[in-house]
Amino acid sequence: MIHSEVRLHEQATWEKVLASYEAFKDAIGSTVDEDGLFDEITELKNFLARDKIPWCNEDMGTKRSHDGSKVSDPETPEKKSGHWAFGLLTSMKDSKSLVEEDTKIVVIKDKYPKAELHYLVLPKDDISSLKQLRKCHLELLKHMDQVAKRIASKHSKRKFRLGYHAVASMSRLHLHVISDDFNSSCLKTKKHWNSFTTEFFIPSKKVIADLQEFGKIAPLSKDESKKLMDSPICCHKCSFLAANMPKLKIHLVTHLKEVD
DNA sequence: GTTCTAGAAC
DNA sequence: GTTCTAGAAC
Repeated sequence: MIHSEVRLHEQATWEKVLASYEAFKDAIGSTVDEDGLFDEITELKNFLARDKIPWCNEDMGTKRSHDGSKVSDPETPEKKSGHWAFGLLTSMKDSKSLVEEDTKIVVIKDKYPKAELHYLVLPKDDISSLKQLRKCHLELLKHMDQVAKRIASKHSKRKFRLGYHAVASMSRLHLHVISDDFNSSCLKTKKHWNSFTTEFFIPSKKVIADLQEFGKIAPLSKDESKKLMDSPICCHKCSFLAANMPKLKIHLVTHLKEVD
């Protein structure tokens, strides 16, 4: 199946194809299963077409002019960075993003914070996603949980959510430490909201408990994931149902209190 | 993950 | 007419 897809890219040598495939699998944290195989090959086609998909570094999205064509960039983004999905690996090495680190983990500020305080705890070990987790990672996860709690405890007047997105877009496992005000201009879409306020957000405690009990983290199917993302916009603090995101954001202000 | 924007929803 | 969001980005 993969071989037939490769024929579509006759300019590619097998070495390049295999190298790209390994990099691609790492990027998305692949553990190819039957359900995901078709989607994965489709994604692989896009990944191989490197110059045809948006690349980024400081500037994530592709700038476009009014006719839809790419605005030329004086720098060559693909030389100084990778696909957007690798952005966290760049941020981990960026002193501006860095909050703290030890031998096992790095803490950075989220580049697009969805609340007033939004940090990410990432392992230095190359673990791309929840899919890779096995019992041997339990100590690391408990350490990440402790670091997250300590960071949250620095802001005693606030409440935080500590957890992982069931399906993350960015490569490298990352634990969100996010204050529950959700007061941020970067919080824009229903998907943003539901990714932190539905079961799509898996508490750190649950990830640790599930790993302990089952030896791995049960993956979320495409359908389950979509269902959660399409859930109604419910306030996380009261019974308010928002018709749309701007109305939610207006409502959220009513829950803001004086904080440290 | 973000940006951009067509066209749906209001 | 304006606001809002879903989906493409080669």
